[in-house]
This record gives sequence, C-alpha cells and structure tokens, in this order.
Amino acid sequence: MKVKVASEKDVRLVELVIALFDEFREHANTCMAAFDLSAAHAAALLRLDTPLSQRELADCLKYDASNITGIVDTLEQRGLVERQVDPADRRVRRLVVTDEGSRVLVHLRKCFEEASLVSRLGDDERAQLRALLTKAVGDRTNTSWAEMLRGRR
Amino acid sequence: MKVKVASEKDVRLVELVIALFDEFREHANTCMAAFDLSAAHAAALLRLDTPLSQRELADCLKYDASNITGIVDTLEQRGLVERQVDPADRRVRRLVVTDEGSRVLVHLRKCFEEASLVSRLGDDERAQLRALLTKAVGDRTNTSWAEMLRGRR
DNA sequence: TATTGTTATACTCTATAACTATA
DNA sequence: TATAGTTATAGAGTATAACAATA
Repeated sequence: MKVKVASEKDVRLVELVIALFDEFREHANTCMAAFDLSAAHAAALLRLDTPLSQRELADCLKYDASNITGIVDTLEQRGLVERQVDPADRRVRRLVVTDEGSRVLVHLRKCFEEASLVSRLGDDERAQLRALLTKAVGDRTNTSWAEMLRGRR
Repeated sequence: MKVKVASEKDVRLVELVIALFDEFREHANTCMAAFDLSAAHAAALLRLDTPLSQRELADCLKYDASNITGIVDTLEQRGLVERQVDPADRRVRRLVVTDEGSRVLVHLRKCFEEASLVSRLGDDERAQLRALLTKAVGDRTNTSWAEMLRGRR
C-alpha cells in the first residue's frame, strides 16, 4: 500500500479551493453588510426556511443555546422572525420567518448566489467541475452558505 | 447581453466549494490544536518563511499592527521566532524563525497538506480539477493556508 | 428529575487610540 | 513631523454556569 504524500500539485489544488472560498466569503460579507446582518444573524435566517425551535437552531448552527436568545431577539425586533410558543410543549419557542423575513431571505439568497464562480466558466466546464467536486467532497452533506459564515466549528 | 442569473446547478457548485473548504478548515483546526497554536499564531508562523518586520507581517495578515505584539510575544516565548533589531533602523524588529520554529513549520505544513481532497480523486481527475479551478479563480493570487485561518478580511 | 430558554459572566479575537523610541 | 512597535482598552462573538418555567 502506497503512503499518501501531498505533492506540490496537490498543495496547489488546496490553495485554489481556498482562493475560491475566500472570494465567496468576501462576497458574502458584502451581501450581509448590505442587509445589515451579522454572520450569525444571516446564518440563522438562512436556516429558518423551515421553522425550528431555538434548541434545534442552536444544534444546526453549532452554537451554544445561550447565544440563540440574543440573535433571535434582534431578528424579532427587526420583524424578520417570530417566536411562537409551541402549544404541545410550552417550554419551546418555535421560530417562524415573517413575510418581511421571507422577502429579505429571497433578496439575501439572490445576492449570495451572484458569486462570480458562475461567470468565469462555460456550461460544460461547470458541469465537469461539479462532477469532480462531488467526487472530491465524498459523503460530506448538508453544507451550505450558513456553514461558510462560521469561522470555527 | 444576457443577464447573469445563478441556476440551481450554479448554487450546487458553490455549495461544493464550501463543503470542501469546510473540510480543510476542520482539518486545519485539528493540525493547529496538535501544535497548540491558535489560528493567528499558525498564520503568522506560516508567513514567516521569509523574514518580515512586524509591520510587514501585520499588513500581510491584514491585522492591525497592535495585535502583532502579543502574537509574536507568544511565538518568541515558545522559542519559535526571534525578534532581531534591524541595524539600519532601530525602530524595526525583524522576525526570524528559529531552528525549532523551522522544525515546527515543517511538521505543521505536512499536517496541513494531508487534507483529504488528495485521496478521493485520481491523478487525471486532480489535473482536470486544477485546470478548472485555475480558470474559475481568475486572477486571484497569493491565497493560501494563512488566508483560510482568518474569518474576516 | 430533565429539558427549553434566559441571564450573567468570562474568555478570545480584533480594532482604536494614546504613548515611546526612533527616524 | 512621521513611522515601528507597545500598551490599555473596548467591542464583537462565543462558551460556561446558574436559574426559571415547564415537562
């Protein structure tokens, strides 16, 4: 069995992924600033497409539950999210995006998706790239913009 | 001229890059923990392959200069880096990696480069991926591990 | 007793401002 | 006066611990 050693070229490959991600991050920062949302607020909002309890949101975003209170406070004060007491268990606050929140979410997603990777490759190249990356990523799943917005995990 | 709209598939492409980066980040965190280095310390060390003044290091890492003092203090206390007064301008501290620092740097780089992207693709596939990513990245340059370790820019 | 959410608090990371020593 | 580095400090962001309400 061969020992796995990273060649010069492998290193370059990693650097390319980092460079692309870096571009996305910069773009995402611009988008979030445009909507006056911090990374944590944007990540929370993006996750609330399907309603969640605060506990579920915390698990989802890998935040300690204590942080969710303040994040949701802000989103609620801005009229983007509503806390609804779960009738089945009155300890639980179910978080639902308001109409205004939905509108912001649509615009925010649109802004995010203008990441320029899209523009520098042709259709065929994008299809090839998609295939290669899918294989490279393996079984890693459920990763999206919200994951990008957290520095540590 | 066509309006640029991100398709479902383009979104997926972005998500794949995020997923890969996320894997690198997790791997990098493991490496840094193994060497008991914070992201800032690791990033600084990685940049000091070529000696720099503290000011240059700050610019390089996009830190305010005031932060460099503490970071270098730690690296110096651990015997990884030395502050040398520049004889030509006694205000300047030139930072040079010690022998011990070089050894750590070699091991740290080796650890970083074991990122598993390397293992899931064949040689041909990696070459294709490299070509596509190079085109997608465009003229973005000088991006590497140190850039990954900073959340914001 | 265990769990959801809240509060108070502490720690890390980074930036700003004021200072010193040189230039 | 301007620049390199230092110090003190303040603000984010996140985690830990103790607590109240509910199960």
